[in-house]
Amino acid sequence: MEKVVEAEGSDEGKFEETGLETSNFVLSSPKNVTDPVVYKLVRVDGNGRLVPATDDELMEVEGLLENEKRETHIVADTGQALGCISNEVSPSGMPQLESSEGLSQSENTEADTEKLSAYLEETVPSGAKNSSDDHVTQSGRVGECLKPLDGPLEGGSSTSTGCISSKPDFSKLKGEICLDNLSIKELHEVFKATFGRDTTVKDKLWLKRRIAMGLTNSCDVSATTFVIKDNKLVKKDNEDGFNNVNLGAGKEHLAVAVEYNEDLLNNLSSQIDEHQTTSEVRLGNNVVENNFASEDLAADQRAAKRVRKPTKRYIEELSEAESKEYSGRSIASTKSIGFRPLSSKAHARPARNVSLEGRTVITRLDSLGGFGIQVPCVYRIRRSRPRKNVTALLKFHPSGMGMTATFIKKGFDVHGSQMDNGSMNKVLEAKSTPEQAPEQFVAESKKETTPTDMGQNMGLKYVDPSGDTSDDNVVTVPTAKGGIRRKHHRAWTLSEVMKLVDGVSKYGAGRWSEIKRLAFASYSYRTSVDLKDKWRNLLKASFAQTPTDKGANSRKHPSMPIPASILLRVRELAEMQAQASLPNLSTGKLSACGGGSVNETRPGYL
DNA sequence: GTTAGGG
DNA sequence: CCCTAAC
Repeated sequence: MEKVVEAEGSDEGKFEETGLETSNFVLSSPKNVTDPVVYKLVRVDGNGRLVPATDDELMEVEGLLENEKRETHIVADTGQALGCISNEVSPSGMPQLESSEGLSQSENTEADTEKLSAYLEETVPSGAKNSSDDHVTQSGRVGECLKPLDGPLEGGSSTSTGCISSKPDFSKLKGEICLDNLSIKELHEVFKATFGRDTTVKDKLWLKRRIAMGLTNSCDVSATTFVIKDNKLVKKDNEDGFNNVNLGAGKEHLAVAVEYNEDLLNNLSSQIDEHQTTSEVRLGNNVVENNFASEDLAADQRAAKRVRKPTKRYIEELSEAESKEYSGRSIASTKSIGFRPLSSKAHARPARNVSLEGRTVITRLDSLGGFGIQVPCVYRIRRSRPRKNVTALLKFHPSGMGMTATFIKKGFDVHGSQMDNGSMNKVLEAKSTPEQAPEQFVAESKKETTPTDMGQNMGLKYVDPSGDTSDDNVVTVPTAKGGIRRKHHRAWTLSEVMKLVDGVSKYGAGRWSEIKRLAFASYSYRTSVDLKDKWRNLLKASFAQTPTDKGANSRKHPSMPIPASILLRVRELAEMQAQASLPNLSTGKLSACGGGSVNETRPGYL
């Protein structure tokens, strides 16, 4: 249901600023729309709603978002707000309005904002508040042309507030574009904005088609009347129907598309080009006339091709359970080999654990079906354990997949950012034929040991891990069967242990899910099983060493820095639990052990 | 889905 | 930390 809007780079922090935690307009995205990269990566759901956090992430602010999670849509189509007020209102009312204006008005001053706000207030009767999922008013504007967009692109600094931009600065276009009314000159501008270069073609029809194709990635573009919405082509006549569903996403998608194309032209690697071109030809996607500037044509095809929709299968591989929420309309990056820049940007560290790094889109050059097709890879940070049984999805095209794996892995190794464990593991599994396993293992364990040791050495220093919940460590462990098993390890910090002990004392040992929910709400990577295991280990430790050797710190293993005080408490709790459950068994294992340390037992503690 | 216990 | 049986 939810999609993630990934604001890149500089604006990442803004989400939080805007109140992810303080209020409900989770989606109030970056105000600084001038930043060209802001809208590069977007995830939108079927309703055009934008949600900046994954399910996991939402869980963390559950308390705050509980109610809004469903009804709160971020007003994605704020671009329209100038003339057409989106009447989406959160259950609570006002916050949404603010956010929407923030989006659409980016450039404008507060004065405008206030006006708009007022306008919004009256336009949206309070009665409409609870209408949960409708974008009622949007259709009103559908027919209009040249909706100004808060230019995420080159011309970013649009100052126009109305729909009256005289110049068809394409960068300002919103989800809907009507090319019909444009002059050739204007079309040229649009073309340039779309493909990042000029064209010499004078044919209006051709231009329109090219632009439309570039924007919609469609090869079936009517040269007559059409409106581009949300990367899709919509016949103008139909516009009043039900196709306004995705309107909200229009701006972002367009932005992506355009930027994408720019990137393309700047970064084309010759190899990719060849592949792309050929594949296109073979795919018969160039329904376009060949009688015009051939150079343009080729380049255009490439450009259009870049935004090619990924194959269904590939989406499945990548999104698995997310398929519901992910429409698959992702836009590919232009860099297949050198995607480093994009990637690093996209993975800019979130300010806090309520991170927005939903997904990153990178591409690879794959050989699916013998074509050189660039396919977007979608990442999503996953903090919980990797999913299982993903291998089945990868067994199709071994070579292709292996390639992918390499690409992905390299990419991540390079900038050592957090990664989606799910994907990573998938990758590993894909490659993990017995022969390949050894190398893989080496590489991975290298990565693994460092962070682990660090974490353990930090031990007493207590570094609250809640801030870096996304960088799980992944290690593969060879198994007897010749396969490798994934294993990620995260050292328990002192604070976690303390929380655990607290939780046990409050809720009792055995109620792990309770403890996890209440005391470990912010530690999404600790499952109830983890708690249980850890407690078991703590018990072992506390009963093993304390009676005689109380120097818990004098242990030989630097990896076991649990202070004696905690162990003591563990033991006390253990005894209590034992007493509670086995009141009359004097021969119980625990009571027997506890007998040796009677002096430390404080009855009534809790 | 949770919990307990073995590996 | 993983796996699985049992609830």
